[in-house]
Amino acid sequence: MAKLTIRDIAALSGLSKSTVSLVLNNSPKVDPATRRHVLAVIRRHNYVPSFAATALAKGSTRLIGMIVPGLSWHMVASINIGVAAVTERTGFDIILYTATNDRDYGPLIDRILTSSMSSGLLVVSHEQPLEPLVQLHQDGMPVVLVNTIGSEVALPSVTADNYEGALTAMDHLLQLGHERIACMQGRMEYRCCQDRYRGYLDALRSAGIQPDPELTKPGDFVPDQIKARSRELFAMPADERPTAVFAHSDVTAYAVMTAASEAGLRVPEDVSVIGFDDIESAAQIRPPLTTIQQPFVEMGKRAADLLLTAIRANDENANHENANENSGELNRERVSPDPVRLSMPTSLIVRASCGPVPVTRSRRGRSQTTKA
Amino acid sequence: MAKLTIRDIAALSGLSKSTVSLVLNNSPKVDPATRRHVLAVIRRHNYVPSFAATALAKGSTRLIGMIVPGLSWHMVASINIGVAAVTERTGFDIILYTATNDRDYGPLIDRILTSSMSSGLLVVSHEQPLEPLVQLHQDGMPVVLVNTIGSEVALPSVTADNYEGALTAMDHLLQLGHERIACMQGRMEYRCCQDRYRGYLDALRSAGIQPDPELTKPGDFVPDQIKARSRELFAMPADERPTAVFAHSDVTAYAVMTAASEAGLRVPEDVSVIGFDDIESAAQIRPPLTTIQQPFVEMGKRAADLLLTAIRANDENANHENANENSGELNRERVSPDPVRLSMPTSLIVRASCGPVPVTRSRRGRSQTTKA
DNA sequence: CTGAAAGCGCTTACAG
DNA sequence: CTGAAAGCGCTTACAG
Repeated sequence: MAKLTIRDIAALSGLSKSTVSLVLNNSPKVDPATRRHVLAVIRRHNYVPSFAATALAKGSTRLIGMIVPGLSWHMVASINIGVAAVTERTGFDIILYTATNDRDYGPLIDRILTSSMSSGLLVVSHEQPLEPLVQLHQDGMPVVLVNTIGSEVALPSVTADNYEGALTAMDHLLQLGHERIACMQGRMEYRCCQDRYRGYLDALRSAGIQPDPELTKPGDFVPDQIKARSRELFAMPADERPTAVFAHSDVTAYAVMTAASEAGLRVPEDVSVIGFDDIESAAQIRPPLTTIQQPFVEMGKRAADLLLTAIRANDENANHENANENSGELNRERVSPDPVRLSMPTSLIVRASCGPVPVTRSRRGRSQTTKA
Repeated sequence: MAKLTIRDIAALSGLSKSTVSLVLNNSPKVDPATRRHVLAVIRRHNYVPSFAATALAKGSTRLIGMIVPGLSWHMVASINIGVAAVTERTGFDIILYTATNDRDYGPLIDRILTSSMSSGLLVVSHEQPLEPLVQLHQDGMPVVLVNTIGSEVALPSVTADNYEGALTAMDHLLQLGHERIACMQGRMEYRCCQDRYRGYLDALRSAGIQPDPELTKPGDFVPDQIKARSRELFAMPADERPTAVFAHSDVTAYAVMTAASEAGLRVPEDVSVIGFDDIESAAQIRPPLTTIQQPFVEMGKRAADLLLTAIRANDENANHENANENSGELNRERVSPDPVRLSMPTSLIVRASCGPVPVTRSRRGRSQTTKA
């Protein structure tokens, strides 16, 4: 069973390659009857056009590149599910570039671009320099960032609303009566962590509480450091010690809880801990973690939608380009408008790691800086 | 900056397309000096051959397909890291097919095969029917299964040695003095779970302990069911109750621990729990989980190696086919030898969720079936 | 060692 | 509505 070509199908159905190609491309100018006939032949012989030939002739692949950091993150997995959900009903396939963080991905980008292997790029990354992507985008390749915001690059993106999420987390704690609330930070180079920290600070302030610098600790997403910093927190005199901690990620929260338990503190009786992410195990650990859920699957979907739209716009443009010869300007215009930035709402998932402020500790004072 | 073609490079370097193509393909018959020259031009202009054109002309893409279940599993993430590590230095890219479990992937396979989009297939899946893959493989497409063993399909595969892993887990428990050891099973349709269960049974028997059917519970990887079954276990009279449980996955172990704690039992003082997988959070939960580590990254690497080897063999074969016209028979022979099955060793990761059998319970009897 | 030519399997104006 | 022809950007015998 040698692979069938369009020529075979043409012969088999007594028509020309052109006609077969037209039905393949849903051209309206083909007679309904012959179209049915051709389709039948195609189906009967299980013919699928050569991917490479189609790509070459059309000048565009139906592939979208997806650059991800090492897949170890729950996030990436969920995002991919969302992306796959939309691409799978569009005929696009996704080609995966795993950018190990220690590798410079400049060359990778070059290859992606110039080999014209993909017609668009989805980028999930925190670590990588974004400039090459901006360049790419300016050269006309659709690019969208998912859950990645480098400073203020001019690229479309979809993220969770980290600021609002932090606010929500803090409100939960505040409503439980907590006032001395610590913040265990993630990597502050990440925009998402900066936003979470801003939320932390603002929530405190609008509750009339002056943030205590002593209560902000750099955890950097490394478990050992988080534990060490937590120990400092929990070693404070009982009346200075935070009664709650807002952790910048679930895994960070785990480490905080471990440290708490090692310090002989119970969660949530002695100290409340709230996370961020809502990874799979958050419901499974003891106590089940109260956390802010990021809508990764949804984010993946929206990002894919955005990208597909851009790709289609690109195609349209390419079509009109011949008719309309001032395309150079069109091009420039297409790129410059402010990129869309989608910010998806998070949700508070209440489980058991946060409780009311310990009675002996409540009403101690109005400010975090109040000392005994 | 319109995209450069090989024709441009040829012009730019004052040579023919043929020659440029030869240097692109590392042909030895090109003069070293001209090769250097061409390479310089290529580099200077940042030329990358068109992916589609190359694929069409060569009749093979440098793409390997990877079919994965929804990426929600830690496993897939790690496997992918291994795969990426090997593909990234071979010029192969990987195209990702996310097979949502509720979708029949027959059509997907068809498309992959006939569009000749990928030159090989890596499959990570537990749920999907394997027959289409066997067919594919027989038609000459390299396929390797990672961590997937349907019954005894004739496909190359790499898995963890689940049986040996279970033995190791059980030995650890046995050495701690446990004798009434429960087994919280995963999905018994999966070969991996069957192997783990066989290991459980055999370990018990070779320790001279008769397995007690009461102590085997179907958990099916669903948290609520696991908790319910665990409750049954922990509700047993103190001297019948298991002192340890072997869980078929880490997440299963989490649920068991939750149930234990809800039943007022401490881990590991009152009951030891051992998991399987070693997912990221296993070190973070309380108590840190003792578990069997599956070498996913390594498995990904080996699988990729296997696949690449098969792809290359395929290419060679294609080259010789013209010279040697009885290729039909060759083909058949190439497929029939027993597929290689790699079984990778697991490791015991000792953390804190397993301890010695409670003193009041030790030496109660030699057999699990002993009742008070 | 290098070049001219045919071909990979499609698509797309252009005729008819 | 359908077909003949040129072209997409490479590779690969085949000459020289």
